[in-house]
Amino acid sequence: MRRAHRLPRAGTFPTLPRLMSEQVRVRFAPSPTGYLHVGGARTALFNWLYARHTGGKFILRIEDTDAARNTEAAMQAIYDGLRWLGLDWDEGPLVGGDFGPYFQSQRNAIYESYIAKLRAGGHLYEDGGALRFRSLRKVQTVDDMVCGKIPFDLSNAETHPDMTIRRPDGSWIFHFVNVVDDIEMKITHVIRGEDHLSNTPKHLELFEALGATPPRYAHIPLIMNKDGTKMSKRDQGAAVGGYIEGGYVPEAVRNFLCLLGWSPKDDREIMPISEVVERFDPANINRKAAHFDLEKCDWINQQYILQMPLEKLAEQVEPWLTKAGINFDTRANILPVLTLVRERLKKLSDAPAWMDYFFTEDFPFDAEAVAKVLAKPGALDHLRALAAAYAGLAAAYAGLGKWTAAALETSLKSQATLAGVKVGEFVHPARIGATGRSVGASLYHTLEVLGRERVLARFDRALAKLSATK
RNA sequence: GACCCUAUCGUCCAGUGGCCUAGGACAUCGCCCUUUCACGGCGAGAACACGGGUUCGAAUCCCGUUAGGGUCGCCA
Repeated sequence: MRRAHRLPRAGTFPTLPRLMSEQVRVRFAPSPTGYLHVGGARTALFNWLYARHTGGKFILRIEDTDAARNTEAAMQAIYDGLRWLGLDWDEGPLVGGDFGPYFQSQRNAIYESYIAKLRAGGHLYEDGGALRFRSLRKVQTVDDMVCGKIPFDLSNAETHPDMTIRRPDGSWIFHFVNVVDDIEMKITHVIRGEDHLSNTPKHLELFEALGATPPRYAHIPLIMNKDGTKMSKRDQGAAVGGYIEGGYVPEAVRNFLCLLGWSPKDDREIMPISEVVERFDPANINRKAAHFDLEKCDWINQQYILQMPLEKLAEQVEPWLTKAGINFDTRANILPVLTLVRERLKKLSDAPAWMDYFFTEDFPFDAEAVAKVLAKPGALDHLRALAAAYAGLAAAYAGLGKWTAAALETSLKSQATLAGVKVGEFVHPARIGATGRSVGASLYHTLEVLGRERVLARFDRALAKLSATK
């Protein structure tokens, strides 16, 4: 029944005549709650994408009519989250603009003037000290870019009571200030969560009573937990701050969010944001609520780590190494190590665990690995033989740059042949001797990066330590 | 309760009447590569919620049921 009333979605709004001469102005209007929810972040992202796609403006407006929530820290979480995701705003807090102030708490005079307008039009009445808007009592049709045309019958006062727009203490209610600000800030398109869809007919009444043309609306589906339950603050992946602290690459999270409810229609997934900006079309936004899959986000994150230019990766990994107390001295030192271990990193925060033993000689030996490998008969002898061979290798080619992965491999393999054992009998003891653990990047490359002196010293140290305990 | 939105693999998406014995990705499982862990490659299992229509033909259109979500605040 609903579908019969819907207009085709594709291409409906960009061709509207009024938009041809009008620059797109969209806004993200969060209320400061102390954190930025992924759903909010995606709403901001879609607005930003639309602004960038059309060459319009992306505006940030803080809906802080609730004084109790209006704290600097809560505001900061919004700024930090948006900036981290690379969603720069053209007008709003910190950057200004021609339609400010961009905090509702500072727009009292404007709201008063609109109250006067409504009062003059006979649209208001008082009820227990509060101000109520007298509904127009007719059908309001929401023409939504995502959901199509939806008529709402507001004629029944029982089911649709007049909305309150101002409390007895003079503070404002969301519906009213939201509409006033959208008029004042010349907002052309409102892209917001689907939870506002049922509020929209009320907003339309306000626009009508104020004699203003409403913006175009696009209500995007909500984001739920993977199991379909509602996502709340504490849930995994709910807060943008969690990604910042969790070692995610901002571009990866943004890429993931782009794909939650929107699709380029051709199976492309890892996409540079410039391509998304180019191809983004609100008409292609899905109508079904998306369930949040953090594992897929992790995979995308890994893809970004894999594909990022090495220098850039180093830059992003650095703070994590510092935080873990790893003394890498200069960024140049971490580049060769990163080359070896990057395909093992799912998150930036994994870096210290894979890299620490490259930057200290005082690394621990993994007890389990030692018990499993070096305790085996002959293991220490193999290591001893290898140490001797490598020392010889080093001496033979001293200073000639022959301490290479290839040379080390050849040498190790011939030692294994000499001893009449499988290559692994040398490889595993060598890895533990040089790194203290049983897992890691390619052994020969690891040894190459470590360098002759350190490898030989480490073998000696391992031999001394493990022979003693034996 | 009323009104509104939604319904394809466990999850994200593709599919807009015939190209669908339903495609891709994550996850899962198997094999290959390999000194380990990964990366990578190959392969497998896995879905059109249900019931009625319309039509020569329906995942696609219509109706209903069921399920999920949203709104109905002097929250935003």
